[in-house]
Amino acid sequence: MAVTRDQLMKAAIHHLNENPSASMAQLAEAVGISRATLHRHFTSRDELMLALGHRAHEQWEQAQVSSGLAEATASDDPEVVGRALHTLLDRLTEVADEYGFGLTDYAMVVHPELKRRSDELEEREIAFYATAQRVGVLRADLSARWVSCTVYGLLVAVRESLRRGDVARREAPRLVLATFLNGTAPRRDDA
Amino acid sequence: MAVTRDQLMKAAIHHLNENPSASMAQLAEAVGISRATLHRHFTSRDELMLALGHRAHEQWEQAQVSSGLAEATASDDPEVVGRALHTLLDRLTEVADEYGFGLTDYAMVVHPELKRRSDELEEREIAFYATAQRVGVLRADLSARWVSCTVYGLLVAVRESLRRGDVARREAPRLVLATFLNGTAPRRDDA
DNA sequence: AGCATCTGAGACAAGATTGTCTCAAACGAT
DNA sequence: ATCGTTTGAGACAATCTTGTCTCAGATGCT
Repeated sequence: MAVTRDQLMKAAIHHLNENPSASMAQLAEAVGISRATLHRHFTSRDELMLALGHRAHEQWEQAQVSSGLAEATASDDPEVVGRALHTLLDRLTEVADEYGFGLTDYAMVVHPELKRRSDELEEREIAFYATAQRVGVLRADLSARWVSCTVYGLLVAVRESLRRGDVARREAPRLVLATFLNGTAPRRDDA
Repeated sequence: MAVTRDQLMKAAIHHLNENPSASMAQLAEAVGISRATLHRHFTSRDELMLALGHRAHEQWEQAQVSSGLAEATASDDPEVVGRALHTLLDRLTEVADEYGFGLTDYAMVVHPELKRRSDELEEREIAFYATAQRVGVLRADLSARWVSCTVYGLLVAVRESLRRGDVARREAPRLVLATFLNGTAPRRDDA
């Protein structure tokens, strides 16, 4: 095979980030293969979307796992929780543009299967943020659900920034973390 | 007319927030009119999208104007700039779900006309954020462009939260402002 | 070179979407 | 109640999209 299934999905996501309603023909062209070949990999558009959704979820879950989110959620140590939070945001930022369309695409809503997994991953993350609030790593006067949404929003922002070339990829994690934790106001104890 | 053109657009946006690729038939049904009537208002889908895009821009611009963004950008008074920033975010949050699709829809990219105006409004806002940084209302170690993207991301987040009923509408502006300015970490001088 | 496999180009039918049109019914103002 | 306007339902052709299929050429392996 000239094009790996993984390369294919990557290219498809990349194009869907720009045009979420791209047709199979447009996707095939963007990937650099013929429509027939695209259909050999994915019988239907629906199947492609499903696969992309699963891929997105795998990356999301991988970010959670490699950050030790589960253990941290059960922990009381601010140090542990803080490190997990830091790693989680780093990993999420890294895959933000590739994971990409999973953030906003309608496919995630229409497939019950995807929606369920999406909800599950989100709930885990919310539970983690709640723990972070409990141990003082995050402020407690915002609902954990809103915190989760904030992360989501920042990831959309960083994906867009990367797409437009407004920020360097290496800079992204730092920007996200700094903005997420401290916001955009000068700290009172600054200079 | 049973349905105002404005009501129509509002309902259409509301539905597009859920399903960005809705067909004219689906939109007509969501609005509560027949497809024929929808086509009487907007000859083509393209024209509808264009109108929705302009509407979004008007709301965006209105938010900028009513916050006194232009004057504040030329000001040196942190008080003035701070108030403008506060008002701007409030206004943007208020229209986030209605203005909605303008945040993410592909139509904003494909129509050169919309894209140009979008860029213009964004540049104005970036200039304002730069001023806010200069007078110490916003921290200066983030690029103004990234600050702008952050706002964009938070608006996407709040739109999603409102859509899902995670946050109350009255709460939204406070949440956005608090998160935007201070982030999610506890302030060092808290408690 | 010979063989098996994969690919691209394109034909094809089925279905969905779009835009236009007609006509009868509903509506509103007088 | 009547007239003029607006609406909804649906027919219709044109177009786009999708999914399947075929076949000739390219590619890779031995």
